[in-house]
Amino acid sequence: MAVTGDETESAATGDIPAYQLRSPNSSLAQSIVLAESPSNMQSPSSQHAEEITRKREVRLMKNREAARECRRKKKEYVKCLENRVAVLENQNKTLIEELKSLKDIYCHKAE
DNA sequence: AAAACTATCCGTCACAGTTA
DNA sequence: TAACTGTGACGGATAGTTTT
Repeated sequence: MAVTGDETESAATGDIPAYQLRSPNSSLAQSIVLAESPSNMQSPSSQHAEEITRKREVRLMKNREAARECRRKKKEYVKCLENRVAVLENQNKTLIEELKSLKDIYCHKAE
């Protein structure tokens, strides 16, 4: 398993952008509730936290879409390769047949 | 019928590569 | 060089299939 470095450790060292950090309660519903609460009567620090949460949600949403698109493209690519394999197999079969009949013709001439 | 196995899909994370 | 994007890897959920 190559992936899965310790997130908490990296976070402590500041390697990860703030919006990628896991919030204590990272469920989507909770985040949306947070994002929708009025911001004008909040302390600067909670506004900042809210901004981080919002950025994280945006990032997750974009990445979700990106992953879908990436998988769609990959499937298409595999389908193309499979089609190409089928075409080449047919060509190969045809060429083998052609070679066989040319050999036949050549053998009969040689007699 | 239920448990065990397999295949497929999805969301997320981490990271390399790209862009402004 | 910070922000963004594309993608491999992982783990959970669900559905379908096989085994007991």
